[in-house]
Amino acid sequence: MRYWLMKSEPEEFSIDDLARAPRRGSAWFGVRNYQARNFKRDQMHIGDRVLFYHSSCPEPGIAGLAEVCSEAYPDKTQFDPKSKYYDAKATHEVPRWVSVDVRFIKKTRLLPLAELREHRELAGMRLLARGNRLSITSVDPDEWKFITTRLLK
DNA sequence: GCCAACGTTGGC
DNA sequence: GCCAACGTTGGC
Repeated sequence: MRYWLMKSEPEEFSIDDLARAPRRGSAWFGVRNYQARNFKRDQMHIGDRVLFYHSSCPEPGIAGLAEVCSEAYPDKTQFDPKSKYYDAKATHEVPRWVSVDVRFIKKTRLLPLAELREHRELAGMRLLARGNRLSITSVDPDEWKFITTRLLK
């Protein structure tokens, strides 16, 4: 089992939206970055744990916990000309982008980005790396443990 | 709104 | 395959 951090803009889809979604989960779609796509396609599996992160908002930070509840499958928005995620170069035969479904575990206190930066134990987090923009990053088991048992208790 | 950092595109 | 131009991300 792996651990991940996934960014979402709360105005688009927040931890509260995830909490209200059906138990079977919500499709995580619209990511148009190859590295993030490859993570979903090749490394994410049912049962993986997720730090749900709010980005591009007044208080960026970790807002809750979730889990992956599907394997990767084609992101249907890539085929929809009306979607802002439409990709003219994607076909049903050769899809370019994938989704995974994610299910709510719990809401936590908002753990701000600035607080994450204060801890030496988290200095290696990809999220905190200079210039990082990836919307999905992996989280080490030690980092996961530190965050969930020390900072979110 | 600014701007640093990064990814993608496309001409050559 | 290089690289300049452009677009996007996202914290501040």
